[in-house]
Amino acid sequence: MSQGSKAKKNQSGDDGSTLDGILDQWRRERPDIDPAPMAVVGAVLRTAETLRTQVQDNWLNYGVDFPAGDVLLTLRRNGRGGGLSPSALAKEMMLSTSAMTNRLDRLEKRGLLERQSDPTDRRGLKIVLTEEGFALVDEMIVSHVQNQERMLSALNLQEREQLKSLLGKIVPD
Amino acid sequence: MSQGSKAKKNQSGDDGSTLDGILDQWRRERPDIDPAPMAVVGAVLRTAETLRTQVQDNWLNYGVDFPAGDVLLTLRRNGRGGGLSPSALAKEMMLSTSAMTNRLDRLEKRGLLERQSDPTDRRGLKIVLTEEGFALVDEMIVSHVQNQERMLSALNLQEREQLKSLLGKIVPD
DNA sequence: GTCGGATAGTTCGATATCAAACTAAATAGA
DNA sequence: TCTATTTAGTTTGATATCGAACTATCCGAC
Repeated sequence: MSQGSKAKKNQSGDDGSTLDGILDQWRRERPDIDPAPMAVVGAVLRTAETLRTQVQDNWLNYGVDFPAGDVLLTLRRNGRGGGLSPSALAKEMMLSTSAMTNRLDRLEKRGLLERQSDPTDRRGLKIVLTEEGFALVDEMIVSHVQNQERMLSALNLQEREQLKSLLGKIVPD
Repeated sequence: MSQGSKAKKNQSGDDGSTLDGILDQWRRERPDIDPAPMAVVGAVLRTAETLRTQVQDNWLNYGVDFPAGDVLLTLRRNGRGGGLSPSALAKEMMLSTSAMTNRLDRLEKRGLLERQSDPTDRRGLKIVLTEEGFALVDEMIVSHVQNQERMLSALNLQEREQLKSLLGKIVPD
């Protein structure tokens, strides 16, 4: 039945709004190219986009956007006095140091963290959460993990391990 | 200075630069919380970040950054005359229409696409690639798919299907 | 010691994103 | 037909990112 020469406009093959539709479009336009890798890369990018948005939506309930929460959680998990330097933070979250300066400015203005000068190196800083910042993260984190659990609820334990393993092959730890 | 404190600092559980290290930190700081979901979400986000960067690095050889290439490829795979409206483009790439205006401005200035007015609706536009834009994509796309293939080279066909399937459970198509 | 090259952090300029306000045109209702 | 609402696209203002330039400090070679 699908042999007809007349392609219906929005039959499966023409729709560019799904990953499969995108592949069909490429097959039609460039039959010399195998677009299969696009579906895999596209799936990773699309999933990440969705997860990131859902994480931030949850954090926004605490007045914290993604850049801010990223910093706060990193500091919190390093422990009470475990202040990291701006450059260490930047490296850990794969960010330029200038972007980090900007994030820290914003969080410092909100009173959630402090820049303490490093006594052993006058160029350096140690970033530490204030009491308020610490308490905020300790509240957020519970909801955050629940939210992540919800996002992953369609995967059982074995599937989660599988997923981590497959992604680990693309980007070695 | 003192060696003792340094040696202690980076014990197995203290390193926050890998996903596993992050989980260990959380287990130490908040033993009441099961951080397992973080590793899965984190792996997806980290992989996406890496893939996106590698895609753009390849496109930059053609003078095209990620936002630009995203638009160009979307237009190209829709076929020669298949101009899409700015809002359709925005929707397809999960972007605000104002971000799309900005991308189109830039690409139009470079002569890679044209804004044509929609004859059936004077508010509307049809975005079409110029000859130059069309030719550029047709050159890029070959290298792009090769590059994606390289990024996925650690996965065999079955693993790629598995990965797509698992990601599809998180974000239904 | 002193000097020149690293390193830590900030500033600056270009670009990108979003949400909200805005303009113009289509459309639905009375 | 006239108005109210909706829709398409742009503009604007806030925020975020990067790379490059800049300041201050450290450190190694001489």
